[in-house]
Amino acid sequence: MRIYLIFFNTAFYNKNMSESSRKILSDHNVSITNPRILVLEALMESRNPQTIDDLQKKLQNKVAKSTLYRVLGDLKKINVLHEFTSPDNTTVVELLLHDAEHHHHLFCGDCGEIIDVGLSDEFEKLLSEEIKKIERKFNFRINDHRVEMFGTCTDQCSNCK
Amino acid sequence: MRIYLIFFNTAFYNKNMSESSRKILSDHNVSITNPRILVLEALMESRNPQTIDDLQKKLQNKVAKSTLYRVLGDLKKINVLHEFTSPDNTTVVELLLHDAEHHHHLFCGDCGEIIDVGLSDEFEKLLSEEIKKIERKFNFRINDHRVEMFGTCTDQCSNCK
DNA sequence: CAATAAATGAGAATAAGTCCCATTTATTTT
DNA sequence: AAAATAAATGGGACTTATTCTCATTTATTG
Repeated sequence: MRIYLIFFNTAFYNKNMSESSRKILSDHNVSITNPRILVLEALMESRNPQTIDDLQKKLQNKVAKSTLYRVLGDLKKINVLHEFTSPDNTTVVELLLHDAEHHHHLFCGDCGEIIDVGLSDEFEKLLSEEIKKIERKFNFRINDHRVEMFGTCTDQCSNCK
Repeated sequence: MRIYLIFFNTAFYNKNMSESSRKILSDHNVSITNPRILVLEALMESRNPQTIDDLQKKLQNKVAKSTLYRVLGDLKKINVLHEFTSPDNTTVVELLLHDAEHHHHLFCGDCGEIIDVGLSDEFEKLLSEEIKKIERKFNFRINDHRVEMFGTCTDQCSNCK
């Protein structure tokens, strides 16, 4: 009788996600708990921003609603999570990983998809100049900015066909 | 006995606001009703964006909550009102008057003030170029964009002192 | 391994926004 | 100008997203 040990891709995948989840938590001195790992894994499952509802579906029954909100709050506090609202006023959340580049968002008004987009260095440089002007003009200290673009995917969003 | 006719500034002010409110409504073929006029006047009272709560306070008892929301919806439909969300997720609304220039927003994280800011033509031009690139890259039709800046007023917001 | 501190689950409470429907107000018709 | 029709309103019930509470469970520390 032979025994075959079969490794599924998903097994590796999950293991990696679980380990990087733990690392994120320990790197930020946050206690490592099951719900936090599960939420982080759900966040890692898709690279574009997700709604709370998406997360709840992925985590169904495994994490209480109140815990989900609390964990998202914890992740925001340690700056690994970015939360914003889509044009139809849905709360949306995305993980900011170590290597996450500065980026902006493109919203499809038809299917609701939200896409991460990077803009050119030239653009970002000019925007910084503008921001310096605004800081002077209004006596503000500006620490963040975002550019949002709204439109419709003409044919090939992953949701629309 | 002499009779003095005294005109208060506010009287003129209100009259003008009432008349421009009526004009906005008739220009868009929307029936002229008291609640609509009152909401438009409340919107005109401050030039920066306001929260729904601000409006409710100004209109207390004069316009039902359901009507306020309905009227705001009507005004959005005829494109004289712009609605968006502040970073703490509060819905905010501002009138887009005839002469309203394209502008962006600056948010104070301390006092919550939201300030309209214009950016340079050079910047807007470069942004349009970027948007064209994004449209091509993602096969999108982009019809609107916004730039939001977040910070703190270092000393002279009207709310902070 | 016990003691302490922190996090969780379940559901109640809150708040923003929507919906419903009987009444009022505007507009159109005559 | 009054009657007929259509549209808008008020008030409260309802929905949905998020927060809060607190008894129980789980993690961390000594």
